[in-house]
Amino acid sequence: MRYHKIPNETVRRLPIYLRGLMLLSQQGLTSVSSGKLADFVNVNDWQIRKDFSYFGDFGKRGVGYNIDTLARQIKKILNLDAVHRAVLVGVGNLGSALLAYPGFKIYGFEITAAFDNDHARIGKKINDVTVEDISKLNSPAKQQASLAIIAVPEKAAQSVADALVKAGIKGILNFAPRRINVPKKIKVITIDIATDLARLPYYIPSS
Amino acid sequence: MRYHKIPNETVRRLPIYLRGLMLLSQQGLTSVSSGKLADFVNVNDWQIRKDFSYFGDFGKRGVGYNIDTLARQIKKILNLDAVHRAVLVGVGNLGSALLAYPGFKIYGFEITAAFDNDHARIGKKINDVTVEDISKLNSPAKQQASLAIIAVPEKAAQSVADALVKAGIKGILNFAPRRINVPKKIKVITIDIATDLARLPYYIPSS
DNA sequence: CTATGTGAATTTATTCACAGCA
DNA sequence: TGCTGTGAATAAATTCACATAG
Repeated sequence: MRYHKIPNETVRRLPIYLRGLMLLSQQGLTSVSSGKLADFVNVNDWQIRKDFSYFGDFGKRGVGYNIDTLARQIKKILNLDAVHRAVLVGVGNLGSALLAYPGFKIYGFEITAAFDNDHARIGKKINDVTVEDISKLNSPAKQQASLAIIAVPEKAAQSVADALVKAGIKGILNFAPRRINVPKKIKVITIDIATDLARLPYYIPSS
Repeated sequence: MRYHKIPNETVRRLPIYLRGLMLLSQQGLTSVSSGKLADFVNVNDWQIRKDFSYFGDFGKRGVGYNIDTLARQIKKILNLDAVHRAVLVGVGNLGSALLAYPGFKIYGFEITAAFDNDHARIGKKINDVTVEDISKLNSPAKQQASLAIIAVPEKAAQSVADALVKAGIKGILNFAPRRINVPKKIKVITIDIATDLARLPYYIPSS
């Protein structure tokens, strides 16, 4: 356990391990070996051990890992040990789906505000969140949130990002199909649904 | 131009280049340098040249690349030069959003059928597609499609995947937050929205 | 005897730097 | 001169294999 810098690819896998551990914990298990966890989350056992080795030794040789200890540690590393508030910008089809998306909760995420520029949507209440006018983006509402989710059309994405930066947001999950320019202290993770689908045919024999 | 095997990371970037090229083409440009394209899609210029070098020399030194030629070539490599039909399984919030998602079209994707097990949804028409009962998955409707999109809850994902495999699907874009087991000739790309959001706090200073 | 933790080997991807063509 | 194409250098990630602890 040498406190190396944790590789990016490991950071990408940690939330997957964390979910697996939480599920196993719900099933009443208290400890798990790298092999078992490997089966469960579909990663190799040595990959898991290597990943864990970057931040500590939690395992008991011959036994495995204590699930709760390990889960707590991963949460601490990922900075997920407190609730994170996020604002959503763009309440179209995708945005509405994200508002209702059940998967955020287990990691402690909460969408506390939603914004749109379409008057037909403003004022509507979706999943306990009332859609506000996008011009209110730098109002007190967002001050509680350090994260933002962008679900607006491509063309609006950059200006929304600019507004979010001005509003003091620290990290962005971007669903618009373009890379967004922000100061480099702000982290952007882009999920580009169509480009992911677009690589599928490459891997298919004839098709 | 050596016809190396194209690295996975390059394959991941090709759809991004392709979209950039198509946009530039729409703007009336006919050629572009690696530097210009680099600015446009936010990748480094040498990364672009290296990536292109895996499959041919298309550039004119001192000038740049012919946009249409290059776009056509990338489409051919990615197997995107024909229309691809996909079926959607799961027409909840996320599934509905995907049915309406405008970004698939530019790559030549078409969602031709949608399935759900919720009777309240079956029969509804969303974006010209009528939702069918999931039990009809191996009917003629899907025979035209080689791809599938899974947008069902986690628990149903594996059984849906099994059904899709039985129905002869070749590639799956999976939005359920779990890895799915399929024969290895079938390619699965998983988009796990929550785990992507979950890595964001790691990269944020205090938060 | 089982399962961890980790150096070392290997593979893969990024980055550089520049020769050479239009 | 401007920009491509690519070897060579670096860096990063994966994979192996095994000594070591419980």
